[in-house]
This record gives sequence, structure tokens and C-alpha cells, in this order.
Amino acid sequence: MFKTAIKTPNFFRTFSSLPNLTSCITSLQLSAHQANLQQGKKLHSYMLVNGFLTSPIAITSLINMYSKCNLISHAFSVFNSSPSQPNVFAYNAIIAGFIFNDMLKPALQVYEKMRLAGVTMDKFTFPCVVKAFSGCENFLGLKKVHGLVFKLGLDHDLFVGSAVVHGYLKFELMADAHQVFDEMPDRDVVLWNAMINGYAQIGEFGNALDCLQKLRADGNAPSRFTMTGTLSVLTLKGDLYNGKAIHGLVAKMGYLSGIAVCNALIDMYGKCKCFLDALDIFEVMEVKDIYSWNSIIGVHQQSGDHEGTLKLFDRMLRDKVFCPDLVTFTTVLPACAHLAALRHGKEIHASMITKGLGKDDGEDRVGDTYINNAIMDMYGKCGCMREARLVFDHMSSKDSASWNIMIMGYAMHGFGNDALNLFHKMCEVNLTPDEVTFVGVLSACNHSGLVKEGEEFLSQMKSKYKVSPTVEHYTCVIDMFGRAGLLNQAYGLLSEMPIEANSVVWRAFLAACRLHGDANLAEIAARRVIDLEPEHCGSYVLMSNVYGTLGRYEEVSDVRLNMRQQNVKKTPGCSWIEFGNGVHVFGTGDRTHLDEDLIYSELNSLYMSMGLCHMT
DNA sequence: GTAGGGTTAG
Repeated sequence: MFKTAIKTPNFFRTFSSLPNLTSCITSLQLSAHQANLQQGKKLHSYMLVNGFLTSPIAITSLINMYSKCNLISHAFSVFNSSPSQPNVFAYNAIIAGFIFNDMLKPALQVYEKMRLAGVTMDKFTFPCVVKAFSGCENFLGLKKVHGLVFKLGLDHDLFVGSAVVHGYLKFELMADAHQVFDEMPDRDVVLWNAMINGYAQIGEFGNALDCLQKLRADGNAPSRFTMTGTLSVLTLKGDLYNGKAIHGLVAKMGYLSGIAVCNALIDMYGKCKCFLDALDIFEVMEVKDIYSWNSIIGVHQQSGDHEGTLKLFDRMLRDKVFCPDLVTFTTVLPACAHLAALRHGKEIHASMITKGLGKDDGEDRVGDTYINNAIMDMYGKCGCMREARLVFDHMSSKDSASWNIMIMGYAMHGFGNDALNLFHKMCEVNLTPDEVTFVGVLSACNHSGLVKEGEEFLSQMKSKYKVSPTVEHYTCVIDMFGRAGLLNQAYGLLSEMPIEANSVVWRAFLAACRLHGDANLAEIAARRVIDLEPEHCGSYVLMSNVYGTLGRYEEVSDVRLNMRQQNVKKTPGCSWIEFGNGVHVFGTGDRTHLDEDLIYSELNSLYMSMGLCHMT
């Protein structure tokens, strides 16, 4: 009968004889390593049938196999079905398993059970437990565990020590971390990496780079992790020179095969504005991951290439190798907002809902607020204030950026009162308005002609809200006076404001002078603008318009001549419309569109209906 | 039989 039970299935043909406990353990380790669940399950049933599960070693190996195959429920069942009280190996394996599957709290519950059961902990227990406490942001727990580690004399173990250093650094407690680090009898590359990352996190880049020097001086070979850590430091510093040096070192050490290392290089080159170098790394990579995609999309976004950003996003969707995630969406949405690419924006919103990102379920997940802010901003910039408001109203956790985005959206589209109402509500929920809020509030007053309110807000900013007005705030108010035809008030504020006026303020004022046909003030403004920014075409155009309106054509040609002498070129304006699968761009007199004939014949019939001249 | 680092957005 026993013979039938162990009848050799295909799977076991790889074994020269029927597997015993030892060979099962070896195979389980391999299954765990390869995350080969199918093979692991076969071994499990074979071991069950053959009575191997009485062995504590089998229990530990099975827990580990299921954990590494992301089937933590099975791992926990095996742990609980342990025939005797689980030993320290089984406890360590299940704690590590929960952590591997991002379940920190259950890991700590098992740790608590282990403590109560009086199972003696060893050097394998603590790296996991320390990680769980710091991951749960439980500082007291971390402190207590550190005390226990010390009591048990495990504080000099490299694995335990580097976990503790890492834990303290998570709380940005460099002094505590440094003390543990200093007391370690030996230091390896992992421990040094923790210090490099810790210094990077608190912005002490010089110290981070010192650690890299010392690590090498100590005779350690930098690892791939050292490279990513160092590159993140250089990226934050914007240090292209040393970034290139690290790129050289990466190549020399053969780390260009590492995905994360290449991703860090892409990011470094992108942030240092070497967009082509970033692209080179990306295209040469044989294996990519979601970071690579996201990073290269980010590079396009940073370079201001919004069309390129959307094209890459489309490529990602078409290739179907990687699914866009929270980071992808947050990177792509500003491009949609910029191009007013509503279709793409809506598609992203739909995918977000399908994936449960930014969900209104009371859970305060990191990233949800940001992505909802990005969605709102996109809707706002596309002119869909109702949709933006719906997102806003359903957000379970709003930060001040959320309020600022809505206020600004209302302001830009002329809903001044909605903007101000929201501002008052923001104050009611005890959020402190900041500089950005007031740019929104003052823009709202500006675009809706709420002159009295605008004036009052500017005077209250400092006194009531403790926010010092910047040049941007003055620009809003000066622009507001100007649009309302109150040129003298605008000029008065321009002359009296405590901050030096820049070309933007003067240009806004110049535009107002043009609008209301005041050539004298326009001349003063134009002189200042041209002084401050001689290469900007806008002021020449405005000035020549002022003279044109007043019929002073000689002066118009003077301005044009001046413009030519300064070698200023006017960038032609354009309009665009999103239609079908693409964005269609049109310039003045532009005849390059493929459907030119159709478009112009439609345009002509529209002109005819409006009673306007026929276009040629 | 069980354990410690990394890279992307805002």
C-alpha cells in the first residue's frame, strides 16, 4: 500500500532515487529561491504523505518556501500546524515571511507571541523585528528591541547592527545611528551603505560622500547598492561631474547589468539635464523594470517635453510589459494638464479608479493625496472645474496643495467667488494659507475684477495671515488694477512696493497701458521691461501695439527696428486641439496639416455663416 | 532550516 502512495510522479524523475527528507529540504530551498510554487506544493504533498512533517526542519523550510512564493496564508498554516511548539527557526521564518510579504504588523504579533512563549531569540530574529518596528514607525518598539539586543550580546553582529543603524536612520536619528555604527567591531559594505543613505536622507551630502571614500579606504568593494545610494546623493546635489565619475566606476565594476543602478543613472542624468545621456542608458538596458519606465517618462517631463511624455506613456500601454502605477500617473498627469490633453487625463482617471488608486475609503495611503491633487490639477487646467470639484469633495485626506489647486483652478477660469468661498472654508478647517494660496486668491480677484477684495487681501496677507507678499502677489494686484483701468493705482503700487519689480510685473503693467491706450505710462513701462529683459519679444510687440493704436506709425517702425537690432525674434503663437488619437497644432496661416483642404473649407463656411469675409 | 542596503513622482 505504501508503495502506491509513493508512486513516482513525473516531477520526481529528476531524482535518481526517491527523495528523503534531506533532499526534500534542498529542493524546497531551491523552490523558495526560484519562487517556484508549483514545485514547492508538490514537495509539500509528498512530504505530507510520507510523514516528513514531524521534522522541525521541514516545517521551517516549508514556511520559507510559501513565504518566498508570496503565499503567506499557507506559510502561516504550516507554522500553526506545527506538531510541537514551533522552535526558534519556525518563528524566525514566519516573522521573516510576513515582512517579505509587507505584513509588518502580523510579523510583530508573532514576535509578541514568541516572547510570551519564552522562545529564546537569536541573531536571526532581530534583523527582521527591528525592520518591522521601524517600518511601522514604532520608535518605542525599536528602542526596546535595541535594548534587548544589547542585553543578549547580539549588538556586535553585522546583520543585527546594520538593521539597528538602518532603523535609527529611518527616524533620521543620525547621532543614535552613528553611535551603533562606531561601536561595531567590523564594518562591511552593507553597514557603510546604510550610513551613505542616512546622510543622503538628511541632506548631508558631503558626509555621505565621505562615507564612500572611507568604505573604499577600508578595503571594501562598493556594491550595486553603494552605487544607487551614491548616485541618489549626486542627483540631489545636481553634481554631474561626480555623477559621470560614478558612471565610469559602475561600468568598470560590471554593474551596468544592474537594473536599479541603471535606473539611478537615468535619474541622475535626467536631473542634471543631460536628457540624451539618460535616454542612451534607457535604450541600451537589456532588462528594464517599472522604475526604468517611470524614470524615463520623468526625464521627458522634466525636460518640458510634454508631447514626448505622452508618447512614452502610450508606448508603455501598447507594449503591455509594465502596468502604469501611481508614480507613472503622477508623472504623466502634469503633461496632460500642460497640453490640456483631456482625453489622456480622463483615461488615467479611469485607470486610477479601476486600480483603486486615490480611493475615498478613509485609508490614508501615501501617494493618494498626490495623485488626486494631480488629477484635480489636470481637470482644472483643462477647464473642467466640475470634475475637479468632484475629486476634491471625495478626497479623504486633503493637504494644503489640494485646496490651493482648486482655488487656483477657479481663479483661472473666472469663478472668483467660488475661489474665495473655498479660501474661507480652508481657513475654517484650520489649514494655514500659504504663499501659493494667496497667488490663487489674488488671481481670483484679478480675473473676476474683484478689486476691493484683492486690495484687502494684499493688505491682510502680512498682518492677518503672516505671509509676506512676494513679487508674484504684487504682480496679481498690479495686473488687477491695470485690467480694471486703474492705471494710476497700479503705477503707485509698482513704485511703492517693498520688493524690486521684475520684468513680469512691468510687462503686466505695460499690457494694461496698451489696453487702456496710455502711451506715456506705456513708454515708461516698456523702457523698464526692455532694460530688464531685452531678449523677450512680448514687450516690443506690446509697445508697437500701443503706438499702432494711437496711429504713431513712425514709432512703430522704430520699435521694430530696435527689435531687429537686439536680434529678438517673435515666437509664433499657436493653438491646438485634441482630436481622435492625437493633438493637432495650428499656427497663423499654417497650411501644413494633412487635412488642410477639409479644415479650411469648413472654416470658410463658418466665416460665411458669421457674415465675415471669405478666406483665401 | 531562519537574517541586514537601492533606484522612479510630488
